[in-house]
Amino acid sequence: MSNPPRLQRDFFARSVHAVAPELIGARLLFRGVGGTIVEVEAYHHTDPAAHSFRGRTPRNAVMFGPPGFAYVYRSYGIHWCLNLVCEPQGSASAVLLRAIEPTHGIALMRRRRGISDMRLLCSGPGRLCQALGITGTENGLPLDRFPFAIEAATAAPKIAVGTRIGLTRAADVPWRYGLEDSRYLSRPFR
DNA sequence: CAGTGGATGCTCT
DNA sequence: GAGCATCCACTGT
Repeated sequence: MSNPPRLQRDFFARSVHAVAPELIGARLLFRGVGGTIVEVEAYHHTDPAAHSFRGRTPRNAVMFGPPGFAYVYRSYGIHWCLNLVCEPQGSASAVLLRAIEPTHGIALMRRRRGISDMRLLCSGPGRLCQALGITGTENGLPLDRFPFAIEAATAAPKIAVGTRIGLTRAADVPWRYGLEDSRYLSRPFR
């Protein structure tokens, strides 16, 4: 048995629009807990919806650093959201992880989430961070070493494309990518 | 199933 | 002080 290759920094050093769909079907593990990525969104620095659009601030500083690192921010004062920094350093672009299909450490994820319904364990950016135990302390950590491990997709999945969720600005561009017909999406594609 | 509103804290204006 | 890259509970069909 040979495991799929781990994604290294050079994988992320490309356009978010190339990286994002290739993350669908990859496996994300944090301290050995996680599953298969089924939904992501791309945020380019020229995009008014990106945190980096208005320039560098203390919060988004990691986005301006090298690719292959985690950008974790607090959402609505309550939740944490995980991004993977992409493109050459300074591009300040990233991919938001929105949903995974749980495969590893399911009992622990259920305990952290306080629910048992598999479909609600990791189907949403805040939900998946809660299930995996990712918080602001992980902001700026490299993605190619423990506690992170990201394994490349083993087959080319069918990719669904749509508009991003929860935005007021740049709500019309189709930069949301998902695994077609997955039961674990945060919302279905049209 | 669709729609609404509250929680909650930080960032930036 | 406004505005969130969200989630959950609750309402009404």
